[in-house]
Amino acid sequence: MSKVPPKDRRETIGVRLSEGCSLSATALAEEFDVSPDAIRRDLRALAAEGRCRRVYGGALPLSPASTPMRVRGQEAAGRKAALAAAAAAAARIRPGEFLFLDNGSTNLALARALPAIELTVATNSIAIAAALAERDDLQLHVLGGVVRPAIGGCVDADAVAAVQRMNIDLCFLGACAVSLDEGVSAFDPEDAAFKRAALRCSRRAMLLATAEKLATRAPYRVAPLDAIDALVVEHESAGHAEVNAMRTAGIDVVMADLPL
Amino acid sequence: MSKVPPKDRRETIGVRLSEGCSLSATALAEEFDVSPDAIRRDLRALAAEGRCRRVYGGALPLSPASTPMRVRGQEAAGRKAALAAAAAAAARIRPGEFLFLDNGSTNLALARALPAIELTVATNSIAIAAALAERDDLQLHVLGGVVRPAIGGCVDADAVAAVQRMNIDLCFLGACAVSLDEGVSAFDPEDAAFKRAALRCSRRAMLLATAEKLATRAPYRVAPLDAIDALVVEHESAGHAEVNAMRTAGIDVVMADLPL
DNA sequence: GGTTGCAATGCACGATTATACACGATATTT
DNA sequence: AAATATCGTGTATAATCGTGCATTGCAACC
Repeated sequence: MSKVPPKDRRETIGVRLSEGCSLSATALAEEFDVSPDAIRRDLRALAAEGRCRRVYGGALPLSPASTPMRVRGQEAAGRKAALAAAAAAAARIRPGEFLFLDNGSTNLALARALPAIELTVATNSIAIAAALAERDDLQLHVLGGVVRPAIGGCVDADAVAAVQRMNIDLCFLGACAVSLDEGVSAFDPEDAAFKRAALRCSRRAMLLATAEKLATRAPYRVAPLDAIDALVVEHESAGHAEVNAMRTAGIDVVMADLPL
Repeated sequence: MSKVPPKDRRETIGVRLSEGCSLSATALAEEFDVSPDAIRRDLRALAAEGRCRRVYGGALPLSPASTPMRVRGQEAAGRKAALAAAAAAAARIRPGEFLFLDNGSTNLALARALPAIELTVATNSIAIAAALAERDDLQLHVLGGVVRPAIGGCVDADAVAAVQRMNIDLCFLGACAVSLDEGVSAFDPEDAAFKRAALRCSRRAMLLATAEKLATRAPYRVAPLDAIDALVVEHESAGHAEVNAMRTAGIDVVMADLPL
């Protein structure tokens, strides 16, 4: 076997990850005939680029296509529940308000944590709609359209048109990535466009971000950070440099309690 | 046999659980080639996250929470599954067709029984949308609007407008009541109006009726029985006088097999 | 030609994480 | 009730991780 250029090897690994394969560091080391150190360096670099998730023993793909909603939602159920509870408390939701819940597993947790008061809740997420359909204390409005499996809801023109007819009091944006410099960004252009439309129709907007979404970026910009009234982050993000920078930049950052 | 990262193994187990499989600890240990201890640790961790129930010998999936409308759905799950299977077979669904599934627990069973071919499926039911959202072999279109909890989906003006923009090949109507003289009828006026709109936009229409819906009536008429191309009834309705009368009246009545 | 800068590699170290085995306790089966 | 299988905990072991450092190969530059 002839030696493979390092850059080439790294790209090969990246492609496999984006295909949804989970990789073992030792296996890769053997395959490319390099030391595990080199592989670990590659995986760390790919993880820094947001192309995979680093785990003990190798790396896991985090590509939205390969991990449909059902898996992502359960990945960190406890953490997201804590985050959702903090957000629900911080939002100071009042009776009669009109809420919008964007797609996302974190917002699904939030839906379950919504207080039992009279509310109108709109969503473009099938899972969130299903979770709220059984509650009779609130009025539920779903946005129609073609459902994107990778996203778990509708983000097409129909959905944009529907959201533009709404006067939303409080919008909970789903975010794929959040950073101070790049703002909020998403992996899908239509998704990003939908989020922008939802933001425009909302009086206030909040965003729940799990730790792995902080200080990362996705291809399509949604909005700068100051378009968000409050950012809710996990307790474990406390010392995060990005969080401190956001705070000094004047962003309202809410810290969730430790999960049970 | 390449070794998989521990986190990946745990996630794989978690996915299986969320798919409703019950798992044996020893079998998993053999499959992943680790000691039962490691598997038990995984299962304990998953149980701690609330993703499964720990039992002697393995683990059981915790939530068929993916089946809202569960109260009604489980009532006669086996019977409805048989009915749905018969309907799916009788419908002769061909690739590329555009199906519409109306609200109703019977149609939810049908959604689960849809063949794995390329289809476009539209629905106004949240539960059906949730059941189909995970399938990537078909395109899913949900109708937006305000969700009526009693119905489990949208039947308002938005939904009617949306369905009127569709060219439906085959419509599976949900019915509250079916009789030869009164035709198809529903308990809710808006629901009935929506069903009429859906019927108007459909080339063919079928209706699945459990035994208790036969020969009954509801306040609001949807359509006469001859607007339906085929009526699928349960096996136990075989000797039903109403069924015989329908047959002699020229209605195409399909009989389901006995449930397992 | 020699040197410099850069990138990549392999190795050594302490730290972290997962594993397997041992033990008594508990549940299931016969 | 006895026998067997599984469980939970503790502990020692092994694998992997991250970091720092020296070495190598290569291209650019003087």
